[in-house]
Parts: sequence; structure tokens; C-alpha cells
Amino acid sequence: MTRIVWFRQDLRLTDNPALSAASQHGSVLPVYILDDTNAADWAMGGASRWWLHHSLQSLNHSLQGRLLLLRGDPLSLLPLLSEAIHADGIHWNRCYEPWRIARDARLKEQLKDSGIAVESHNGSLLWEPWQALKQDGTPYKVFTPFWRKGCLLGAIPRQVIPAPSDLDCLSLGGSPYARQVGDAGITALNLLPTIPWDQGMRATWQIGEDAVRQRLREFLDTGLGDYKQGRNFPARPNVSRLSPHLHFGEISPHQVWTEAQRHGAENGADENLDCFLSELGWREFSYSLLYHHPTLMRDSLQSKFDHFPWQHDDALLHAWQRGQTGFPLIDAGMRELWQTGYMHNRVRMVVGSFLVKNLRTHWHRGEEWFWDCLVDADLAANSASWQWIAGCGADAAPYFRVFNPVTQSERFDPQGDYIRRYVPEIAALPDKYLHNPSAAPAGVLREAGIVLGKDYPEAIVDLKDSREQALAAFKGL
DNA sequence: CCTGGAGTTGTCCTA
DNA sequence: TTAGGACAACTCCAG
Repeated sequence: MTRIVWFRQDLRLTDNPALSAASQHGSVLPVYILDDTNAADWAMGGASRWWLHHSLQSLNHSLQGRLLLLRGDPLSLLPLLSEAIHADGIHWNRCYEPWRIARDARLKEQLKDSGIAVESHNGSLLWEPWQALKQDGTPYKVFTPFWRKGCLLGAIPRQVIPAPSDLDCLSLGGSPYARQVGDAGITALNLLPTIPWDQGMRATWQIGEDAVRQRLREFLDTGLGDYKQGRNFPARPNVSRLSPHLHFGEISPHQVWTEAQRHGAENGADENLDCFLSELGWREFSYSLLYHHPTLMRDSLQSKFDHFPWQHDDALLHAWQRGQTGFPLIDAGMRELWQTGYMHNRVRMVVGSFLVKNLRTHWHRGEEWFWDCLVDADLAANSASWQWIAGCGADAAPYFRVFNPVTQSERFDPQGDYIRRYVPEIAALPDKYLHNPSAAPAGVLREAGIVLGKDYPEAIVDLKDSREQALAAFKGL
């Protein structure tokens, strides 16, 4: 008998509970379905699609070209496929986006009614969101107790599952079955851009299961040692850059957890290891928030923010999006995002704070832009993080937490290495004025050959004024 | 039910 | 130059 393995956000062979379970029943048909019909507003953005193309290619390669690629509605495709190949069961690893939960629940009902076994597995979270609860059975709203009590004191994450050694993949190549359900093939999924905006991305990333395991080893060997401090400096190589791989499931958090613990056991566990593991905790926390608050992507957790006096100015928003704000750290971050599909975490906070507080733009605008541009765009992490920086999330972020992009720049990119990489037109400025060209004396600008407003924008907003206005608006709530 | 300590990531002013 | 305190008040969470 054959079991279908429906790949979704688990594009790997190692530590894949659904694949391993299915393979124990006999032959396996691996399938991926590009589902734009059920996602509504949260269909994958452009950068994510680009990543997906390469990740699917890598997975297909690992499966000796046996991955069936379809596009359409799984609710109709999977019953058809099951019938066509006489599958007696379907396995998948759980997803936690509300629309996916709803879709999968419907599908499960449907398949069970037609006598097909359905098994869902946990492939992407260390702790299920319905397990990490307070004593009284309700979900946590604050990270620290969630992580320390709800997670770390709970069940130990399961062992990593080896890739199936004797995988028997059903091949449908050219068979009528594949055509019956519409074998799209990877190019037909149209995941790649029609105009070549992906050059910077291709130069930045190595995609796929083998590549990410190498990346993890490299990070543990060279980045973890000074993680706690170094991770704040965007020019330093101390962040893991695992997020897109984790999002698409080329690696599981269990693998990261296990490898990091092993590294700690061999080299000494310290606050750097704890700090890194707690970043996995933030991922878990975001998923927990989304699971228990299914409208997290839309509704502010603190409803008083419904009355916040947001402003909207297309020109200011556009300047932010394209990295033309006149604040070099902001512009470097937004251009890093545009060019590579990624932005350093410290800089994400600074650009987010700037958009929401200094420009007083609704956090939805930032959320949407990141969704389209990030290769690690993840509904849980993106929604939770924008709410956090906007101050409307579950954690009571102090109202006075407004990042100053110039101060942050001086503190975390003191030599300007990050800025000069992404904002080369001001590279000739001395470090002292690199962080805020609008404050540079005319002579310094002339010396560097820069005309503000022509070669590089004047600051689009007054930091002091806009900060005070944001604080006043908050006070008015 | 009550109580008290704590809450990822900051900034600015003052002494 | 640098360190410390102010900046609201509230909710969360565990005992």
C-alpha cells in the first residue's frame, strides 16, 4: 500500500515525523501543493516564493526527482490523488496558521469519511501551543514565564529522527495518475520573478537541507561564542541566519536544539547558548500567540490601540520602503531587505520603531511590506514582532521605548561597516557624520562630495519632534 | 482573593 | 565623560 506524504513547511528528509511514519507502512508518494486558494490575504510574498522554488528543487533532488508538484486546492486535489493511486493514508506535519488549521481540519474530515487514514505529526515546534500553558490552563502572555516555566520545565523535546534509510518512493513520472490531478512541475509553479530582482538573493543564500546543516555547524563554531553581545551588531557574523530555513522546514527546531546542546556539552554551555536557545523560544512564543489569538495579524492585542491616531503619508511610506529616509541605518536595513530578502534583527527593531513611532504609520503597513520582501516571512513571527515593536502586543512594552536610529547606529555599527555596504553613496563621510548626514557641516559634506537632497536624502522627519508626538499620542490613549 | 515582584532589545537629562 | 534615575501605569504571573 502507498501512503501520501504531503510536504508543506517541512522540506527535509531528516527529522521529518510525517515522512518517517509514512515510510513504515510501505511505499510513499511525496507531494507538494502550491495553495493560493485558501490563504486569502496571506498568500506567500515574492521573496518567499523565490526561496520556495529553490527549496523544492533541493527536496526534489533529495527524493531522486520523485516529488510530485501541484498547484491548486488541496481540498480537492488530495482526495483525487488518493483515489487515483489507491493510497490508504496521508501523513503531514502540522502547520499553525489559522487558515491552514481550518483547511487541514476540513480535509481531515473529508478524507476520513472516504476511509483514508490521516495522521498529522509535530515537525516544527518544540512544544505544542496547547501544551505550554499556565497552571490554570490558559496561555501565557509574557515571554519569560512562557519560556522558563511553560517550555523549559515541560517535556524534553523529542529526539531527532534520522532520514528514512530505505525510502520507497512511488514514481508517477509520465503516468496517467499524475496527469489526472495535474502535475505542474516546478517551472509551472511560476515561483521565480519574471524580472531578475533576485540577483542579490542568489548571491546571499544557500538553500536546502544540506546547506542549512552546514550553516548551523558554521554558526555554532564561529558565531555562538560571542552571540549574546555580537548578535546586536549587524556587521558582525554572530547571528545564525537560520530563520528562512526554519520557516520552510529545511531544518527543524529539534535539530537546531540538539546540535546547539551538543555543542554546548562539548565546548561549555554558557549565557551565549542560553541566549541563542531563547531565540527558538521566541519563535515558539510567536506561534503560541498566533494559535491562541488567530487574528494576531490584524487586531492589536491591546484594543486601546484601535484608537491610536495613526498617520498615513504615501511619500513617507515609500521613502521607508525604498531606504530613502535620510537615516543611514534605516536605509541600510531597508536596502538589505530589498536586496537579500533578509534584515538583521537589531535593524528590524530600529526600522520598525521608526515606521510606527517616528512616522506614526500603522504597523500593518510594515507587516505587509515585510511579508512581501522577507525570505523568512512567517505569519506568527511577523505579526507578533510588529505588535511588539508597535507596543500593542501582549508584552507590556514600555511606552517610552522609541529607538533613536542615530544613537542605535552609533552604538551598533560604530565603524559604519554595515551602512557603507548598503548605502555606498555616503561611504566617504567620516564615521562621525556617517550616522546622520543631515547633521554634517557643509564643509564635511563638500569634502565627501555629497549634496544632500541629490546624492542622498535629507532626513525626512525630525527625530525629537516626532518622538514627542508619538509619546503624546500614546498618552492620549 | 490578595500580594508583590517583574516585564528582550531605550532615551534623555542631570549630577 | 559617565553613571544613575526618571519616564505611567498596568498587566501578568506565581506564591
